[in-house]
Amino acid sequence: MFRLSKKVEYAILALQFMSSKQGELCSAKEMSEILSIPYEFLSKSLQILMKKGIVESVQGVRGGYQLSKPADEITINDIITALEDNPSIVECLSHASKEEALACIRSEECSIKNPMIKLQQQVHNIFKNTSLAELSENNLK
Amino acid sequence: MFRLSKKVEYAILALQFMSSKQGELCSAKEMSEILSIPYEFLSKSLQILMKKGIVESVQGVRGGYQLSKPADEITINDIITALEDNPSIVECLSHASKEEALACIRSEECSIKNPMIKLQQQVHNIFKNTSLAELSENNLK
DNA sequence: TATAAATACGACTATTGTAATCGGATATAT
DNA sequence: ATATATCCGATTACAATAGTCGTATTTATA
Repeated sequence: MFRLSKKVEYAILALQFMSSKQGELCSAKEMSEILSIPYEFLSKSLQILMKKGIVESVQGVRGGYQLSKPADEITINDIITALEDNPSIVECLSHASKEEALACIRSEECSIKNPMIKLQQQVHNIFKNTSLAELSENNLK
Repeated sequence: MFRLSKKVEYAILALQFMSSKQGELCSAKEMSEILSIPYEFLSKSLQILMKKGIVESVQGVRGGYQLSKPADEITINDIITALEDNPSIVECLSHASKEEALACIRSEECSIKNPMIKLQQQVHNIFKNTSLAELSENNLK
């Protein structure tokens, strides 16, 4: 519980790798081997990150991926929201339940809804305030 | 992903309820009905919270549970760590993998271990700095 | 002292979400 | 042409979470 998914973990590893290879194209295969990540699994995530504008891809021989913007402009929150449908800390705060209206039985009179929203904002703020670049800096310390 | 478990969510609801009934014993049955929580599921959590010293229990007829300390001395972190074995934001930071040594393939040269530890500390700080009492205050705002 | 109402506790099942895999299509440098 | 890459949907495998069941124990009170 309260754990980042492998999808996100792997994405962070790969994005950090690309960041270190500034400009060069990195193939999914290369990264999967170096970072010990299942190739198919990583590929799928990279494709999503591409659609979300976080990485750019070049197809064909000698193709690969590269960051589409500087590492200090990519936040952990960007990565999480790109890969996860419902990054809410409790089920009732997810998009799905908002639409379905009755997902939470306690609904209107729920005594922890507002507090949970506040907690969630705090957690998300951490992710919004941490960039890929900072992550790599922290590694050196 | 990155979601509090139902176990924790229900526990927060129940503890908040007990906090509002200061001093009175609250039975698991009563709380499960009022808060729409499966009785067996809630009971189990309450028993764990009892062992961890967060609530006190009285057995037998007219028995029940009550907070063992003021609501402002119980943090969300206390509740989470009582109920969850491994509150780590990535698998490799869990107690289990520390012991088993090889749980993380990247192990020593992992480029995101330190950054993840820092992120985790920030998240945990939020939970450590939020008490049950504050949670209820937030609800009124 | 029998009974009903409560906690205590382990084992089990069901459901869901995550992780991983598979098969095939498309693009492109050489 | 071919090898190397991305692209993409479908499927399977696995693990974690959520929920249930059965039974034992405790205790107020009628």
